[in-house]
Amino acid sequence: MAETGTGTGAGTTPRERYRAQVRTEIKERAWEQIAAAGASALSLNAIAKQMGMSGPALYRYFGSRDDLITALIRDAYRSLADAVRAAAGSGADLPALAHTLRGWALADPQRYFLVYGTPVPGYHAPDDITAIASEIMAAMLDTFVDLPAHGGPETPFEAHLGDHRAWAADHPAPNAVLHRALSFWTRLHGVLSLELAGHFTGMTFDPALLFDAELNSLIQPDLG
Amino acid sequence: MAETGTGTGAGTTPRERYRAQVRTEIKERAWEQIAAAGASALSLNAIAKQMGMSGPALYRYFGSRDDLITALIRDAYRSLADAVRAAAGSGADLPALAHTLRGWALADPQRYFLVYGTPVPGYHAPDDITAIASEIMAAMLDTFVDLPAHGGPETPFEAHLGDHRAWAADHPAPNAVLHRALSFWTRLHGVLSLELAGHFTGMTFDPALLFDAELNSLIQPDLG
DNA sequence: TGTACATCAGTGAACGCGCGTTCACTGATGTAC
DNA sequence: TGTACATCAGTGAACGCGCGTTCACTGATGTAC
Repeated sequence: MAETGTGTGAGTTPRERYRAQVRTEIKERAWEQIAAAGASALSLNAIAKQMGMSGPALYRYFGSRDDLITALIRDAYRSLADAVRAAAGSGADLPALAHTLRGWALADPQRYFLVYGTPVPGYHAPDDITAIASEIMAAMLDTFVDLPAHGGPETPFEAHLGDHRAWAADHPAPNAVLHRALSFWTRLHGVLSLELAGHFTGMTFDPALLFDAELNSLIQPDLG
Repeated sequence: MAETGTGTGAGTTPRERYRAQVRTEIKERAWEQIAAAGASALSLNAIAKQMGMSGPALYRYFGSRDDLITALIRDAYRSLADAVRAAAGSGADLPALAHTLRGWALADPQRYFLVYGTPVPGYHAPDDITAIASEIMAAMLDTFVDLPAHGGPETPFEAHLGDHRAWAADHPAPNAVLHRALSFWTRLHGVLSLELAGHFTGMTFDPALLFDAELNSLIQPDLG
């Protein structure tokens, strides 16, 4: 049936370039639909109509609706991984990494929720996507790895981490640093997702300042 | 058209009791469907079939599919508000309140996500639901209000809160306490929602311990 | 450079499906006298 | 206690709809000789 995937290979014929271009446009229209009405409202026929072609034509590019959605999820993870990796790779410090994350989230809230939002019961992401998820964690850890150790006795969770740090196998950071990286992730996600979901709307404060305050709690825990 | 709502009034006739009972069963089946396949898969006809009645019969109880979903969202908020209020009202301390929250979330993850998950673009909750949301915040603040002040200079966000604390109008707590209440909310939501969405699955640590560590960061900020 | 053939993007008709919702109706339950 | 009437839960047929997906096809683009 339909050959549906093409990498970003270099030796591209005109036809391959065309295919890639149409695939890209399909995904762009899909993102517009998701931004407008949520991922569950995504419709292949509507995308086709919007592109001025018939519904079945899309099956040249994606094997099914599920395939398309999976591709979108993969792109979302990929985009986040690239953003985080770029920040970490260029030697960004924690605040820079945090603001990269926030910028990426605000740029397209529904894309953020496709990664971190309500899970669809029964959906299992393919392996290559979970691999990108690990990549994101690894890139974050890169930013923490040079961090000066923070005094204080080992906490229960840090002790527990001692037996459960396979996910950070490549990083020789002490347990306390792994813990801080996890807190970085969960705390920033906490503020961000509540902000994006509109839960601060009634209160009038500036979410950016709360975000920075949470960020600060990770840098100077004693002023928490 | 269909009289669709009945309060929890006391002077109930048998007919009213029957109505309330059927409404309740419809919602129970709806929750089952949501737990199985997510809120977007909810189908009136499927619920009717499951209850052994015809599709149109449901319109005696809910004006439309949207009405049913709104009722479910309202019930979710109501349930959370009751849980938090019960904890706060019985003089629970921060850890007890936090564990109440976690228990409520784990009891039905999809219900949690109906409150805090991916928002549907364009959906605006009716006023009575946002009122319950305020109630939740108020009950949380009740637990913080007696908290001993924490030394240290005022942070930028706390200063900012000075101008934006109308949402806490009933609570004379200092800005620093409001800030801590907000952090309580965002941090616990951060860990919880990542846990419920399965983002810790690959890593093998116990989410409950990370949750407790985050909780601890709110109680003894100096131990980070 | 031209011809013969293979590839493949896109079309249009058709499929079955389940959805939400309306409508006119039947029959049981409750109420008034 | 019995009769006449009103209420109202639930039915079954029917509506239009848009969905995902299949299939046999046309016609343009690319390839081989």
